[in-house]
Amino acid sequence: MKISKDQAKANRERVVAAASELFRARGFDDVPVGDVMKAAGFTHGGFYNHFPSKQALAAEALQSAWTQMAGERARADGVAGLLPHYLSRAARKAPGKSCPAAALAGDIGRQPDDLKAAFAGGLEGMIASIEAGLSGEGPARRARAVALVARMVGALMLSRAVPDDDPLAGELLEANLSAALAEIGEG
Amino acid sequence: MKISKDQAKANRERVVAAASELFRARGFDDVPVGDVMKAAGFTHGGFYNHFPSKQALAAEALQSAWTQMAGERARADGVAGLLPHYLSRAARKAPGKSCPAAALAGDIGRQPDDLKAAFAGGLEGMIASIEAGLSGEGPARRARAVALVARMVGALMLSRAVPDDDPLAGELLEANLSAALAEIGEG
DNA sequence: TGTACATCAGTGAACGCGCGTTCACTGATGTAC
DNA sequence: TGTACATCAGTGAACGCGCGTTCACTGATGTAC
Repeated sequence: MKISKDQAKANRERVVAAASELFRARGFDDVPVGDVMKAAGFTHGGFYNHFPSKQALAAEALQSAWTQMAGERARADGVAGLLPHYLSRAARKAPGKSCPAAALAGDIGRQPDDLKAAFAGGLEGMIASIEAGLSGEGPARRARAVALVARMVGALMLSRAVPDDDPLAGELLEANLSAALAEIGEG
Repeated sequence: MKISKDQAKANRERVVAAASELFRARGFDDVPVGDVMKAAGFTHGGFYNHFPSKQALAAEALQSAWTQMAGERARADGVAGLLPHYLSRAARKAPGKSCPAAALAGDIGRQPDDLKAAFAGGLEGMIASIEAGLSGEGPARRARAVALVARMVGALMLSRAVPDDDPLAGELLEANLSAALAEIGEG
């Protein structure tokens, strides 16, 4: 059955949203196209009516994840309000709903340049919005924002790479949260 | 042809060494067993004479990478000597020969607990050896080491996830190197 | 406004390829006597 | 020390499965008149 244009567009967005979450949770390679389509409520054959390839979906899903994160940052109460949420056990457990950098930076390092560029765009947005929440100005403030983002992403990724019951998992979140708050002058 | 026991052991080590480098460079999933065996100079059929599964090789290769890194840390001139090497453009370009955390943390977050535990063991070693190079003592020093490692790993991973020609790639290394040196009191 | 036809999103089956794993075989090593 | 046999690392081919992608088909939507 054919579907109305509006419906088709909405369906396409459902696929991108599902991919955005599944790719963050399990990585590009470990999520078959069929799983994405099933999560969106479709059979996998129709995928290529919307996207030329899985790679193209990956790029859109990444963009979508970054856009979603930008919205969450905008709603947060400044950097000091964002940090405890970013470096929380809840975020650690929900990679599919959290920062695309912490979920996908490792994979993206091995992907083609167009995907890296999409990633860099989102990361730049994250750096800029964090810089805007810092005191001071000029290149020094920018450098502090860049350094802060690396700490946040590294801490969350490492915490996820350690077993749940290892004290190091919590330590990584807590020590970095304290250090980050101190860096922004809220420690 | 059968091979002498010593030779077989040496061959096995060649396979682990090849895997250690290839897995860091390209990730577990993107390196077929056949590629590892070829890099070690063998045909892929013999793999299962040495290892029960690819997963088992991954665990050994990870251990091997951590051991290699521990040696490099021991030879470095303290934390202040290690940092410029760790956060260098050379390290960024050679993931196969660099820190397993920066290369594999993302993948390991999605692997079974035994691999996470092997990862955590190596990471703990890295944290401990860095802590030993810091001034001060007690839980505060430990927390500084944990926070420093997250910054190092995050910076290297993010730099690799950004296109080579993006200024952000260098910025991530430089801003984090400066921040890290400042943190250890050498800035 | 109504009718005839073309479009195209979605379905479900199929294709082809790559990969992890298995297997029969080889022949030098290591062992039993 | 020498001889007969068992072992087992390495080879190369094959198996089976999953995944990305393609395809024939359906039938409601959208368009031409």
